[in-house]
Parts: sequence; C-alpha cells; structure tokens
Amino acid sequence: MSKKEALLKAAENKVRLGGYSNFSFRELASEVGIKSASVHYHFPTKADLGAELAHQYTNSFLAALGEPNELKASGKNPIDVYTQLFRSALVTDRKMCLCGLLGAESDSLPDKVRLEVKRFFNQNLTWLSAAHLANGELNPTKAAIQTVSLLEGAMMISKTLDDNSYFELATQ
Amino acid sequence: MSKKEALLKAAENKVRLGGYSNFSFRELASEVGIKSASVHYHFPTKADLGAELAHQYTNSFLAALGEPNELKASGKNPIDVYTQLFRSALVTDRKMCLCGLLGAESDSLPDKVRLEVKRFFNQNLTWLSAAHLANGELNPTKAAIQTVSLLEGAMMISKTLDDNSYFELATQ
DNA sequence: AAATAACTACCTACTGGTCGATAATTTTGC
DNA sequence: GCAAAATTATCGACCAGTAGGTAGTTATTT
Repeated sequence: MSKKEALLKAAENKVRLGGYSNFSFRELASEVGIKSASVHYHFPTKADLGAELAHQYTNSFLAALGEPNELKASGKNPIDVYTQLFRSALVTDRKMCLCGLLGAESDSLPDKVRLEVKRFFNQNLTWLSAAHLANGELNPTKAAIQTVSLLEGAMMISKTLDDNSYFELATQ
Repeated sequence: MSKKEALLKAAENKVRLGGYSNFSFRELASEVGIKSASVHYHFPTKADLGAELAHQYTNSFLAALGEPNELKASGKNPIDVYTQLFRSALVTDRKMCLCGLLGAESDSLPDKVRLEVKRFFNQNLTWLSAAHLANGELNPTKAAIQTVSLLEGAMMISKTLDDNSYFELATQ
C-alpha cells in the first residue's frame, strides 16, 4: 500500500468516527510514518484530501453493490444486498457511513467535499430506484429515499446507543 | 436573555450546522459580546457546555411534543405531530437535529456529551413507542425505531442534497 | 536531467484553559 | 440601618498545544 493510500485509509477511519474535523495532517502523517509537510505533496489542501476520500468511498461502495438488475437476475433481492452492505459497515467496521457523517455536517464542509458527498447520495438514490423498480415497486423513487434514510438513521442511532439490535429491528 | 442563555443559543446554531467542533469559546463569546475567558465562568469546560446544550435541547424537544395519549385523545395523530417537529427543524431552522448530528460523531465526543445524546434517543424511543401503541400498532418498539431512523436519515439527506422535497417524499 | 517523495524549519492563526484582578450586586451579622 | 462579607459576572494577559500551510532542501528513482 502506497503512502497515499495509507493516508486515505487512516483519514477514513478518523472521519467515520468523528467527522471532517476529526483528522489532522499531523496525525495522519505520524500514523503512516512520514512528516506532516509530506502529506501536502499528496494532497495540496485538507479539502483536497477530504474530497478524494469521499470520491473513492463512493466508488468502492457502488462497486461493492454491483448492478441491481444482475443481482435480481441471479436470484438475489438487491435491497437485501444494499442493507447487508450497511450492516457490515456498522457491525464489522464498527463505524458510521463516511458520507452519512459528512452529510450531517455538510453545511460546514469545504465546497469540493460537500460536492462529493452529494454525489454519493445521488448515486445511491439512482441505484436504489433501479433496485426497487426491479422489485416491482410502484413508486421506486419514494422507496429509494425511504430505504437510504432508514438505513442511515438506524446506523446513526445504533452507534449512538451502542447497540446493533436497533439496526436489526429497524431493518426487520 | 441572559449571557448564558445567549451562549447556548449561539452554540446550538453552530453545532447544528457543523457538529461539536464547529464552535469555539472565542466565537461564542464574541457573538454575545463578552470575552472567551468569561465563557468559562458559565461553563467550566467545552464538554460541560456541550452536555448542557444537549440536555436542554432534549427537554425542549420533548416539551414541544406533549404527551402521546393526550394528543391522541384530542384527535391528533402523535406520529404526525412528531414528524411535523422534524419538518420545522429542517424547513424553518434550516438546520440538522442537534442530536442527529452529535449522534453521528458520538464516537469522538466527550463522555458527558455522548451521555446526553443517548438520553435524547432513549427518550424519543420511549415517546414514539407510546405513540405507536396508542395508534394500535402491533409492534410499537419496532415502529418507534423505524420512525426516528427514517426522520433523522431523511433530514440528513435533504440537508446534504439541499432539497426538502426528499424529506417530504420520505415521510409521505 | 527530471520527476517523485520525502525532509527540516518555520509561519500565522486559533484552540481550550488558567490566573489574578475588578467592579457590581446581594447577603449576612450586628 | 449599615458596614462587612460573600457572590456574580466580567476582564486582560497569558499559556502550551495544535491547526493548516509554505519555502527551500535533499535523496531516490526513472
């Protein structure tokens, strides 16, 4: 793993626990074994790092999901696959959704970071609409926003109350 | 309004836009016309301020709701009342739910602040369970966590995408 | 030679927090 | 009724630590 990848990984952990202001160049640098000034070589500003982090997170998230129609064709319910991805973020990683956290504080984010967070939700809504359509939902747009809202909210509350059974009950 | 009340009000605005780290003693002080050293007279530490803020927010929120059974008795659907309170936070205040934002970053909060955020959700779940029970729901506990999850999530996404129609569609 | 990736040293700004001092007000004891 | 004592709310000055960012340099790799 390159230093740049290591920096993004370290930043992701910090942001998913406490938001955009929960990491500093000095902390990241020391975690990957370089000096804080060297971080600026890879990411000119903190906003650049944050934007690239959200961008790659979105890409990885969508890639992990696959295509709704292909999932359906292979006998899987794409909404279950989507729910499972959130569950593993909460249960395995024991962390919030990166963009769920950044979205909550989006009013105070640098423009380029906020833009990437918007991209995450727009792409998720597109994916979920296709998934609900494949499931024969009458109003896939509405079902999409309800699905992602419920999952993001349940994730946040389960983290806050430190009890994953809230997530399980909400998604039941 | 006393200086102490003004400090809490100023802090609430900041936190609801960008989280716990989005306010400083100096900013608050200058907004209410005192010096930062004087803020420590009212709140010994930042954690004390944050905890009192979340505590009062919870109390105001619950007080604004009223009693589920009384609402029901006067012909209102308590879940509609609950939804309306979230809607006005989003549409009128144009800000996140204080505890929705703090909950998302709860892993990085001082203990006494996190405790108050937990109290907010525990009290909300109790209220919503009673409300769904009054509505004749078969599983009021499950309905309660689903209601608050959906509302917190929809609020966050509407803020992020800067379009309240997502909230309306989600709560339809 | 050029590009890459790191370094040391430094800057200004801001952070939460402490200290002792100072008025103004309120409470208390005689 | 009044002086002394205590409380309340503020201040200026200061502190150590951290923030993001810059400039110029060095070493390694292509």
